[in-house]
Amino acid sequence: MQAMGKHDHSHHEATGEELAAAAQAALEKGGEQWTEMRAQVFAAIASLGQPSSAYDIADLVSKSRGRRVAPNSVYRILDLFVANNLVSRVESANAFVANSHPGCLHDCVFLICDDCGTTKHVDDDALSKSVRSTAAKAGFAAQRPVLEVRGLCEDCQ
Amino acid sequence: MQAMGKHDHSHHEATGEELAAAAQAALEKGGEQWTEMRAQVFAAIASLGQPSSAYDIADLVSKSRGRRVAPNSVYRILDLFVANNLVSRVESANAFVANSHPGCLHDCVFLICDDCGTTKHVDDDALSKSVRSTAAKAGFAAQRPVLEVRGLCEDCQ
DNA sequence: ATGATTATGTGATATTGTATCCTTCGTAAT
DNA sequence: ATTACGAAGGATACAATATCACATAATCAT
Repeated sequence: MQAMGKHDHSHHEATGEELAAAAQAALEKGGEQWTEMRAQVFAAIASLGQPSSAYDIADLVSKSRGRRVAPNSVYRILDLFVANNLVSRVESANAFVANSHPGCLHDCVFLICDDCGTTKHVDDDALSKSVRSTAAKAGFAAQRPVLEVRGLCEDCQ
Repeated sequence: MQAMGKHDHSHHEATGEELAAAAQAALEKGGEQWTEMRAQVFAAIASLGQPSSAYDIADLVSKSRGRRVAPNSVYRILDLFVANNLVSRVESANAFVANSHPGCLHDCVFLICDDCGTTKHVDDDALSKSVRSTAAKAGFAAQRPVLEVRGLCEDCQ
C-alpha cells in the first residue's frame, strides 16, 4: 500500500502508516510498549490532522475500538506520547497534535489560525536558541518552551 | 509609597497602589469604566503575585467584597483586562497574572517554574521580532504570540 | 503456577470555562 | 417625572477539560 520510498531528506514528513511506524519506533526506543490501544490512539490523533481535544480523540478511538473508551484512558496515553515526543500539546488550545517527526526533539512553534483553527508546525533553530538564551540570561533553566502564535493563516487573511 | 525599588530600568515596575492607578488609567484609556468590582478584581490578581486561576481570584474577591462573587463575573472582568493589557493569561497554566506595566503592548515571555510555580515576566524585543518574522515567513499573520517557558527558576535548580 | 509489573477499565470527582436570563443603576430623551 | 436604554453585575445552569482512586486484565520473570 505504501510506496516504501527511501528518504533523501533529512527531515522527511511522515504520513499514514509510515508515521505510525516512526511513532512506534520512537515509543519503543523509550522503553515503552506499542499496544493495540496505543496504536489506535495514535492513529486517531494522526487522522484528525489538526490539534484535537482529548475528548474528540476519545470519541474517535471509541468508534475504532467498537466500544467506549473513556477520556481518562486517552489522557494516560496522551501523557505518555507527549513525554516521548510522539505528540505535542498545544497549550493555547487545550489540544493535542501528532508530531510529524516522532521522537525528534525540537522546540516547535505552532501557528494557530483563530479563524479556521488549522495549525502549522514550524521549527526554527535560531528562534529556539534565542528563547533558551533569553531564559538563561534570567537565570532560568529552560526545559520545555511553549511557543505558539495565534493569528490568521495564509488562507484566512 | 513603596520603598522597595532595587533597580530602575526604562520600564518602571509598578507595584501596589501605583500599579492599580496605572491599571485604571490603561482601562479608562480603552473607554472602559474602572468600577469598585474591577478594582477589587485587579487588586486580588496583583496581590496574588503569581499566575492564579480565575476561581482562586474569585475566592479572594469574595472575601474582599464580603459576599460570594461567582467565577463567571470574574471571567468577564478578566477578559476585559486581558483585552486591555492589564492582565496576561498564562496559557500553559490556565492562569492569569497582573501585567507589571499595564497598557503597554509587548510580546511577553513568561518563565514558569515547574517546581515552585513562581513566574517571571521578561520582555525581549529581539526574540519578539524573531517570532513574528518566523510566522511571517510561513505566510502567517501573527496577532498574539504565546511565549512561555516551563523549567526551573534560579532558586529551584 | 506465583508474584511483580505494566496496561487498561470504570466511576466518581475536580477544575476550568460559557451561556442565559435577570436585576440594578445611571443617564439621556421625552 | 416618566420612560427608555445600555452597561455592569448577580444567579443559575451547564459544558468542556482534566485528574483520582481503585478494580481488573494482560505480560513477564522467576
